[in-house]
Amino acid sequence: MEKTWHFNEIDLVRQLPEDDQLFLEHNSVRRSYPRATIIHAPGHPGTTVNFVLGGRVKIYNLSACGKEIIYCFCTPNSFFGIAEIFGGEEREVFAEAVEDTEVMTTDKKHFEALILRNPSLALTVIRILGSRIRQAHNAIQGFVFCDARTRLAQLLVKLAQINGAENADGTITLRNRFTHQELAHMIGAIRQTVTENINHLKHHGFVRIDGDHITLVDPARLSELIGD
Amino acid sequence: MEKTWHFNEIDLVRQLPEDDQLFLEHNSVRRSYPRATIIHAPGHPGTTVNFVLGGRVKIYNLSACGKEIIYCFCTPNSFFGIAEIFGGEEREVFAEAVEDTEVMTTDKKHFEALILRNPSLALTVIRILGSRIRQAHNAIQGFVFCDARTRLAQLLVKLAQINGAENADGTITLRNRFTHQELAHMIGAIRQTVTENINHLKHHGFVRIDGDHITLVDPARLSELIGD
DNA sequence: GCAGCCATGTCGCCTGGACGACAGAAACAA
DNA sequence: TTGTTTCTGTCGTCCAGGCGACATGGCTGC
Repeated sequence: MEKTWHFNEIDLVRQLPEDDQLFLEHNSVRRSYPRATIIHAPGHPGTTVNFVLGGRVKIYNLSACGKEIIYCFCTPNSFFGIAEIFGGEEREVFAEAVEDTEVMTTDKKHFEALILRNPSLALTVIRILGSRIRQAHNAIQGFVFCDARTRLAQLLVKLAQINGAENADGTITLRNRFTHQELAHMIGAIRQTVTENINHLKHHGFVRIDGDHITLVDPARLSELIGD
Repeated sequence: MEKTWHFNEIDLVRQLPEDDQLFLEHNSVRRSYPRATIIHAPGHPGTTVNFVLGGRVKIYNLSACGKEIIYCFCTPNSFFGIAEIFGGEEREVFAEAVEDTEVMTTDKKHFEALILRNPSLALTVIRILGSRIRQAHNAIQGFVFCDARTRLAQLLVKLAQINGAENADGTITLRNRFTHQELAHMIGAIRQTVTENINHLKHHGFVRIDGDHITLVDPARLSELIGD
């Protein structure tokens, strides 16, 4: 399965030579968004790249009849808006701060200038985008090949890889809290279906609820379950 | 909706300065694949970028139980394998020549060298990948928001944009032939569902079958139907 | 010609999961 | 304390669409 989910996107900044880091810093703006702020919405001009410094940003879309699909949560050290940066004139998704969030925003033209003067940065951007394409293809596969329970299990494994804290006994606890509703929106299902299937996974010893965080009791067995 | 589906990827080659084009040519191999050849399969090392010169390549995946999902057909002047090129060690999809096909294959290291000496090429690659991410997100949206009929209509409109021939009367005929089975695999449905819904669209004057090619009778009304 | 193969057209059955409803529990504010 | 909101758990109902089955019609090769 996807091997590059762990890819820490801050490397993209850290790998830069010092003068380029300065250039980036001088040409970027730090912005704070309180909880529940819409940072951008579909139709907005897509002229910036954004790097999350703190907080959490939900990348999602809404259908005409109010259904929601969550593509991802961007946690500190990850980018958003990078897919629209060259070629996409308009945002096609919502980006919303779900906690008080701090973002570093760089204008397209400065980002472009940086790539032109430092082509190895381009390789990193290409790597990030390639990884996201593979993630998206994985999601599509999930819809076609798997039922809701399997998609949920896949999601939990993925969240554990991205943002899980491994405990001493080998279990993995998700660092962020997710409501059933959010999980449902991430796998294209409804809340009740997630409730039911989380409970199924609980009863069968795959997961455990610690306070309000999910713990994967046996990540290896869960990975097997989803055919990984 | 997606505005860059028409983006002709040959520009990526043509925009290069002459010496870079020569460099590319010297470091690439032309290969011919007869109909039904698997060019690469999941698990193969992903060390090349491929450019279709002639024929048609199906990019797809198979589930453990034999289900198929078709991501796209690559026609002349488009790339495949470009998402795995940096960061993805292994192919994650099948690429199969569905007609006798000619491909120009460039090794990762030469492609990388070319990007490093010509960063504006990097911007184009980034643009292609961004466009593919947006396409993939569109597909995901389709699964969550739309029923099979709508997904089919969306697919037809998209195919018309990518590869349709506009007739004098404003109708658009798809240049390639697609079986119901292929269309089904492209929208994550089964053949019978496509048959039924194609007929529905026929009866309501949205499409017409000319010989064995599909014609969109009223592209504008069809686009409206899918909420575009 | 005929046989074999594929694509298409139509059934009927059956199930996964959407949808609505409601109740209990926990968190928080006033 | 009490009201309010948000989350979770559990029902029943219902239908889109998967799946199997089979028939027709066009093509290809023998």
